[in-house]
Amino acid sequence: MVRKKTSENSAFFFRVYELTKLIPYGRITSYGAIAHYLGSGRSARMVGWALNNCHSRPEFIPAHRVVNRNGLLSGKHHFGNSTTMKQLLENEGIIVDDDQVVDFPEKFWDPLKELK
DNA sequence: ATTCTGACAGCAA
DNA sequence: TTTGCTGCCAGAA
Repeated sequence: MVRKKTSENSAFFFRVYELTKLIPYGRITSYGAIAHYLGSGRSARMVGWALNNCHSRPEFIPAHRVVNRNGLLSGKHHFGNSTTMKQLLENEGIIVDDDQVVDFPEKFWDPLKELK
């Protein structure tokens, strides 16, 4: 068993960024789905942490397409204005009502299922 | 080095 | 059903 190094664990963040950018237009996914895809089912918090650092990224990360398992825009507050995330989602055809994604399971994009 | 926190999720009461 | 605690991993103080 080779113990993973800290630098390799940092790749987790990179994975999150890559996967987030792979989310198709008009689709959304959950933190848990991303975490599970990366191999750590219950490390969803890391996903949020990584996306928190997405602001440090030179490129645009469609983090607005990532919501919690309830389809709730838990990270809306991190887009400057609380309405920014909602606007971005609605701009992609995703209906957001009361900070909650309508037809969440329908718009849900599972990396495990789509990317295999 | 220790402790706390964080854009979550799961399970127990 | 709702509320609360725990687990998860990494980073900041």
